[in-house]
Amino acid sequence: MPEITLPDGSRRQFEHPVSIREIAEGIGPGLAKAALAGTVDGRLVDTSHVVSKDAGISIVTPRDEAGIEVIRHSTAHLLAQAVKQLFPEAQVTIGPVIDNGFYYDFAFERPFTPEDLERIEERMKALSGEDIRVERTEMPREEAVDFFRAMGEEYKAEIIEDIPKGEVISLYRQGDFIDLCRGPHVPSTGKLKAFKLTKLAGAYWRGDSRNEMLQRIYGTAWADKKALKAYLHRLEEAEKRDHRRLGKVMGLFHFQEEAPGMVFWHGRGWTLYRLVEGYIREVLAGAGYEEVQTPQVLDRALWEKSGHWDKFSDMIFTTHSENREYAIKPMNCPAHVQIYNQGLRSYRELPLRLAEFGTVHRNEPSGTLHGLMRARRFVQDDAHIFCTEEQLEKEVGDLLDLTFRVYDDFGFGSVKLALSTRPEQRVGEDSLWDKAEEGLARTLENRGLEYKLQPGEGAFYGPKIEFTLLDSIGREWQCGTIQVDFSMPGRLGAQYVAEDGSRKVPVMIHRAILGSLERFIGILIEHNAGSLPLWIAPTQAVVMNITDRQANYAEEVRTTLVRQGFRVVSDLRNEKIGYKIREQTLQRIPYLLIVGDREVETGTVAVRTRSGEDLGDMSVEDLSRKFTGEIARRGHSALED
RNA sequence: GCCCAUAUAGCUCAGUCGGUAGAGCACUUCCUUGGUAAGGAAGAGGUCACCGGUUCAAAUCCGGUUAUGGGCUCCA
Repeated sequence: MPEITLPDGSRRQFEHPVSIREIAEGIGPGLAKAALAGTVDGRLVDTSHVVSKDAGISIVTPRDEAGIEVIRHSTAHLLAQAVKQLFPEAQVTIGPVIDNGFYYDFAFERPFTPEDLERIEERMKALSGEDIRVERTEMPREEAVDFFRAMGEEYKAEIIEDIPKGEVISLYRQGDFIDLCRGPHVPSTGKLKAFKLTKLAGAYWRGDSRNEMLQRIYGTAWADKKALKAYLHRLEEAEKRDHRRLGKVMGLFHFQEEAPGMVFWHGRGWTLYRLVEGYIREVLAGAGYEEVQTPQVLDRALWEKSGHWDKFSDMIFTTHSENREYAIKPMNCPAHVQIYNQGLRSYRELPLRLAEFGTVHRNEPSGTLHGLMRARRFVQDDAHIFCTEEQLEKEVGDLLDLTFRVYDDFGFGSVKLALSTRPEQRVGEDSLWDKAEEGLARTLENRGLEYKLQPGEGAFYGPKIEFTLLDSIGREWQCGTIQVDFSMPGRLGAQYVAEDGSRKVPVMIHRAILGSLERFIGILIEHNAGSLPLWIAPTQAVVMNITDRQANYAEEVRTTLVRQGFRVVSDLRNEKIGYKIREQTLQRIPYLLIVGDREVETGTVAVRTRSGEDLGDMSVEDLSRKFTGEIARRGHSALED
């Protein structure tokens, strides 16, 4: 008999055949009202689904994650119904569930306007108010193709044609609207109460840039209005920590029309940059790297040899002189191989680890630029490790440890791993790819690290391990990468003399920990909402006087702290202390040191944090000790702030 | 690169029906010396992104360019 386990642990059995709705009704009117769908032996089904054999049943309500997904999917259908009513000529295509909501792509002769969006949303609300029943029907595939084609829905017909022959297709009807869908859906449109259309966008049919552009309408949908409101509030909060806004407010950097995608670092921003760079330099010194620096402009022939020209010529900036064509380097690896190639290398020199803060230029498509996150000029914390095949696994293992340590210091405790394997367009023999992919997988597995496999996502010269950071509001940022390359050293003539006197080609590991310094700094700003931990805060403290009488003392305090190596400024302006506190707090200066007559007398400073906490009076020595301790804890201090 | 939107003072933004511009903050000067998130007054500041067109007249309407924003595609 179908059996359901209730929240209190008790079990109820039902005579079959019985529908999910009847089961819910049998338990109570509250559950019957809340029921959105059900599961039968774990499979999600409509409330109208009839159970006709023994099975484990559950009722899905808005409290379940699966219930919210059903709501989102059904809201996408509601959107399509509203659009078809208002714009009958629009053709429907697909409307899936995404994080926090859904979208639906339409083919329509003219672009939707924000006013259309308002009308559509109004119509959706009206349709929800009508509480229209949502019914599932089935149709043989061939019949369904004709059915949609007869309605003028060419895109739908095309989708169905791609479904294997002979399969039965499920359709969902709500009033005058019918759509192809696997389901399940809510039993009636009245269940959809908390949604909002959020934005309009273009999207290629089937995600292929060679296809026509469809119009995508995005929306968000939740179990109730409260959850919707909370989500909209989260969006606002995310906007407040946007690094482009904070970069302006905090005076860190700017962009301008003459140099699209290339940052102008201001004093404070460049201080932050140098602090991040200095930290990495310190880490490299302890890990056996040599730091190098290579030319910005290199002959095109080198990039042809490396294989980059073939694959990325439209993304490479070029320049020329005396009939020679040069590339502004888009990568550092070929240049590092040139350093390796100077002189005859011995196996005794391996592994050779060459690191560079490598400035690269890539002519990214204009539509992809995004502040510091996607720039045309950026600096990679790049390194290439030349080693023997035997050394490969140990090197990769050491890199995994090193990378995790760096992220931890920057306050990123949660990191995801992915292994990306051979893409379609690639260089090198498959046997080499086998070896490289297996080596990376084995190293990850030996350390008990979990990772996601991303087939076909590797670089054109080798597979890669990718590190994705989770920030403080749960967003993911792909940063570090470890790539194994059996191809390029050979292409560029790298060799070493092995123990037996033979010449061998070294393996090259490409790796970056932060990825792009610009981007990483953007992530740091957003992760911390501008309140950077003390060790990388461009200005760590500001001394401010209450009246002119304490100006000299304030300067003394500042000078003492600066001499001890802290980044401290003073604010001696003739303004009220409340005004100065407000301004410096908005600048996210970690510590505000206030001096009035009282502090001059006792030789102390009144300490206030940017979060508004009053730490009371402290001597400069005590303060200095406190700073030193906090700086030593690095990223961990961010969590206590 | 593709779709849509946007571009007005240093910043955030108003600007109606086409009649050559306005607020708040910031800035400068003066007053004020005030103890934990905005003291007061005055002043200065704009080729309305750029190029072209329509018009007696364009910030405003039209076309193009550039940049930016939101997506899509891409990301060595």
